[in-house]
Amino acid sequence: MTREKLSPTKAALRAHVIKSLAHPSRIQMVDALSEGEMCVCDLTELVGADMSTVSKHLTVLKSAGLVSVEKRGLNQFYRLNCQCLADFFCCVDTINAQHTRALQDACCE
Amino acid sequence: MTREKLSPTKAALRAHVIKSLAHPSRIQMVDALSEGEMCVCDLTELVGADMSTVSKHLTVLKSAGLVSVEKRGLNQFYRLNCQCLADFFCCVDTINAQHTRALQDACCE
DNA sequence: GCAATAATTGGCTATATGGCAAAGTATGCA
DNA sequence: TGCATACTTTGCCATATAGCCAATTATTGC
Repeated sequence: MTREKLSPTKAALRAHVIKSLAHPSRIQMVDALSEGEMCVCDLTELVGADMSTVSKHLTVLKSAGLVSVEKRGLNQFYRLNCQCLADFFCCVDTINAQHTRALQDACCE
Repeated sequence: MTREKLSPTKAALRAHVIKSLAHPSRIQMVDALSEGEMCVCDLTELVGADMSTVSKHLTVLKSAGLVSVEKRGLNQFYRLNCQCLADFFCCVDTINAQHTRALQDACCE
């Protein structure tokens, strides 16, 4: 009855997506985008970094399939592709809360 | 009714946890640990790396609060602290499936 | 005490990542 | 046509990460 082990290939696919979220600025951006689409200049103001830096972050998110872009006029509007990220972050926050309190059991139930 | 923006501090806390999951080997380990506790030598065999490497990966997971350890005899038994990671990975897999399909659609037009 | 096993730690190197600045590209407007 | 705006890309540097090997620590059994 042992479940089959996760293949290295599938683990690498997951890692690609998770790595794309593994940066504070990208987390802030994804969080903001969950409210609706935004252009690069808005996101630049949000995270307070150089626009070139923000653009690179967005490239990372895009390559992982988390966001997509639409060009309208001079602006590139980015939007989230997936709604399940809210639960994703909920789980992460729970882990943090639990960890900071050094509790060991009963997460996310 | 605009929701408040996520603070850089909270984003950094989330990033710490997410970064700890942003590696294929660590994802494999977490996946295996969802079935129950394992010692380092078992996990070493699972991912096929040097034991010192695996030990370092486990340190990363531990520092993020994802796993905890118990020593019994010669072995250190690691176990998952959180069950919500299954949903977490489910979301990631969904993103991958969507993204893969989107890429296929794009190239087959 | 000594050897064997399990795991962690330190040292080192290769590679990846993140940042800004500067140059390049595309669109809109006068 | 020419300039401003909004991005992206490139270049370069600093730092972080992952990997293995070797050395060290801890526990068990002889």
